[in-house]
Amino acid sequence: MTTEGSPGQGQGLHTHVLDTLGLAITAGEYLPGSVLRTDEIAERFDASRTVVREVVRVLESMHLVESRRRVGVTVRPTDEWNVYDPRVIRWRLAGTDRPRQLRSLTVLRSAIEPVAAGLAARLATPQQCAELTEAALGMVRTSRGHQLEGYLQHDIAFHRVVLNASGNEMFARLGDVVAEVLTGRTEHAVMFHDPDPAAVTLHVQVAEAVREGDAERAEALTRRIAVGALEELDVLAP
Amino acid sequence: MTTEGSPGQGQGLHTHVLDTLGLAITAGEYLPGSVLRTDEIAERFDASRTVVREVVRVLESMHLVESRRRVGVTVRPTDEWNVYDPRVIRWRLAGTDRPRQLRSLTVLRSAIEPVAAGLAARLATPQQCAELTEAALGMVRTSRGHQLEGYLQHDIAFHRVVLNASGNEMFARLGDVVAEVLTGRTEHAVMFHDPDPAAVTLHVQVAEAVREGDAERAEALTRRIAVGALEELDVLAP
DNA sequence: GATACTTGAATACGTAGTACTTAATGCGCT
DNA sequence: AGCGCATTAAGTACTACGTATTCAAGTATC
Repeated sequence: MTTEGSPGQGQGLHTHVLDTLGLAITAGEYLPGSVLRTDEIAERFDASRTVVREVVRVLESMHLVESRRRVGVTVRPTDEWNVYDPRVIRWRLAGTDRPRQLRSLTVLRSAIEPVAAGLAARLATPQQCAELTEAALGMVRTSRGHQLEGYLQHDIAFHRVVLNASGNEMFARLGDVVAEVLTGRTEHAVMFHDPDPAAVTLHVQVAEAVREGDAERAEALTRRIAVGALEELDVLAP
Repeated sequence: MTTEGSPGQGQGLHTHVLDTLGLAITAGEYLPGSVLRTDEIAERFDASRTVVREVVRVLESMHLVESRRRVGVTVRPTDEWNVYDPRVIRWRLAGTDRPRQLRSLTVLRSAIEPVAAGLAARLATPQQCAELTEAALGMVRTSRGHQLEGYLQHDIAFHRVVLNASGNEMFARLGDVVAEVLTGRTEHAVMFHDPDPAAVTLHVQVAEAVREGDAERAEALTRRIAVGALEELDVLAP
């Protein structure tokens, strides 16, 4: 049996091969420097060379591999990967070094989100303010009685609105990353108990500060949320 | 004449087509929603469908376009692009909305770098400390007498070391972005006069703080550098 | 007349075969 | 030993063909 068939089966051969290979590489199954030949891949997945070439080109565009003549497709060292590519992030979160990845993403959040909140306080539209308070109130409502799923949704919505309202496209594009991290925390999660009431309160206060246009307060409060997230991570994975 | 031939000519047909098309899309030459057909592209570049398919797949992986059957390759709205992809960044910096891009990247820097400096103060190896002071001293040396090129190189080196020393891979990968922004500033640059002496001093002080392991001071000083960069941007492009 | 079904065409998706180009390797000659 | 040429493995590129999907228009039925 040469064919493979776990991830992404139902979306075209290209997606399937790409996902499988990307997951394998990011999971460290192929060490940096190791080589894959295109026809070897083609045989392994029972796909044509055209499909394999397209996949290799995409992996190359993510800086996961480098394709050189006469030598093959070589896996690049980790520190050259495009770690901001959403697909790479997803692969790494699904793979073996999920804890490391979760930590570095949380540190990233803790740098970005306070600044984003400060900007949001200055720039948020009335509608965004409304969405923000709605999300915060949703968090309050679902913060008791093991409604973790509902809580998560409101939490994600909250942070998404803040990032969007910042008016900075680079921040806005991190919405998916934050969603991924929050989801990961809940899933992975040693959150048997209800969410930290202090965190919920902070979210409500951030919504207030943004509504009132108090940039400094919004930033400071969000920074406290970030510190909380980092501490939580230290408890879970020391 | 159907053939085109400006960017990236000397590195394979694939690269050429990709660069040209990516540049055109990010420059807004094709509005979101507009469609390109693969064979139309093939004809335009006098390339085979194989090459076009590979290019489209890569553009798709950057979320610049979406390829659907029966309809063609449609350009996605701006807010869905993978704006962290180095190639997208380069295209946008080379294109029409360079100012907007430069601003959003500078805001990103101002959020990341202070935090990175704080982490670097705790984690930097002796060698990294040495590199940092070396870079700072280089900036001092070249800050007078129109040695803009040399100054730029030391400036880039400085920020790169800080980002690397932070120990966070997400931060470290922003080194290229920062280099791009700094280069852009010098080129575009209304920097006839020598660099701001205050900024140079701040860099030296950051190097000191990192060497002494004073995280809070390193962070605060770097934040002042960031504020300076933002103000400079306001002066150049109000 | 409105809705559901069929049909058709347009277009991307996938495969197969072939020829060219590059560059690492190894052999032979000096 | 060192240099250079031949070998050859691998990616690069083109072409042609068949498949699958999906949008849209037309038709039939209710």
